[in-house]
Amino acid sequence: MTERNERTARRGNRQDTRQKVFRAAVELIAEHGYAATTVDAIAERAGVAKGTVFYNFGSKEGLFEALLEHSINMLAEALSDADTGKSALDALDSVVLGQLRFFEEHGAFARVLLAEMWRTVWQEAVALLRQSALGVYASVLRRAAANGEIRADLDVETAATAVFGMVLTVAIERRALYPDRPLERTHATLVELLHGRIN
Amino acid sequence: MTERNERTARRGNRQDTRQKVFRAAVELIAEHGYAATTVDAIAERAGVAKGTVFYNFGSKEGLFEALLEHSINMLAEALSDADTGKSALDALDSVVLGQLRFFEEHGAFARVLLAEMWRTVWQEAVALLRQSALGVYASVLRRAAANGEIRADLDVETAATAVFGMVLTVAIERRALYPDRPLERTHATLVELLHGRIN
DNA sequence: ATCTTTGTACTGACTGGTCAGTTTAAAGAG
DNA sequence: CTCTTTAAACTGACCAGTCAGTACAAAGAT
Repeated sequence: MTERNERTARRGNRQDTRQKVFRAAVELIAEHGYAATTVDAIAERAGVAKGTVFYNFGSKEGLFEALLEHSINMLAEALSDADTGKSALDALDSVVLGQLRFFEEHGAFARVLLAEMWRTVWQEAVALLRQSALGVYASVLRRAAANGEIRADLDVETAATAVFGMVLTVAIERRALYPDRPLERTHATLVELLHGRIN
Repeated sequence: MTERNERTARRGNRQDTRQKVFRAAVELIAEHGYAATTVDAIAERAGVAKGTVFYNFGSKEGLFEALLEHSINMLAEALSDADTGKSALDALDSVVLGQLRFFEEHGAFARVLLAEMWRTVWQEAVALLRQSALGVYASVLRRAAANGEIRADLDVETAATAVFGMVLTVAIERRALYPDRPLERTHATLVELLHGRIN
């Protein structure tokens, strides 16, 4: 099964279709939510026949699962790439900026994440998110604790979730309310809130 | 007649009915989301006929709007009550704790908020949330800025959203993953993240 | 006291529409 | 030939909203 997918992927056609369907689905689900988005609408926006969606993804749920997995992996990669800096706290700043930038580019996915990731149906995707994207934050915070940059007894998992949720919320509000404000200003506010530079 | 008497005994007034429907709706929508929750299911869980829901709330949307407004007002009141402390930063801590406690008690509403508040359909509710609940955070932060407790040029609106989103995310994760951990530990982690006590 | 009316709350069977998923026949591409 | 896509019709389940009717308390009316 995997072999066949890889082979056909190299051929190009199938991958294009999947990409188009992905993009259409993300946009529509971001606008209306998963349950309120119809497969007919996705197919229409993707410029593809309805049957093609089922041929490629099996079901609406299968499509969304593939979508989540793909997007979460992209997000995790972006955060991981941003994880650089002299100190661990510098790295934290960079990862926050990386997350802001990612959601600046993939705002629809930000809304999908916020709206859908808590549903028990997508438990698998949540687990992936936790170990990949949230894992990057946890790793940075653990390093900071080891270096004595933050209190060693800080609850790393909770803190990682806190920072992630904070940035996610702000990124969505940014796009909705202040789309023209420079990203750096938003980033500076978060950094000030985050460690001591607040006063 | 026996049947009549039983009915009379079971019969409640309008407030009771609305209350029952409210509770059922919050629970179900928290579990499955607005779009995936059927009025039939709400009526069944409330122990009420389907028609009663429409009689009392006009439409599924009307029910949800009433629900959002009521819950947001309760949240805003809780945050407002928690807004006390010697310094503005102490007040910030208290409000964070107030929000954690509120969502500890109304966890279902926390998930509803996270999942639904960004949809354009509920724009009115979002506006209410912004001016009431988020307004409490903004007010605290403005006071802190005026007192020189934080940098005067901090972007108050963004910071308010950031803190609110942070606490909301953490509160949901807490209930899902660490329901038995003392609330104070979660609160301490957030406070450390929030101002300088991090190191 | 007993009957009649009125307003309010509630009921549940029913309707009209929507939507995921299927089927089919045909066609394009490697 | 096999894989992929298309268009269009179709099925069957599901669901928001409706409506005719019931239950009953309170307020006259006789």
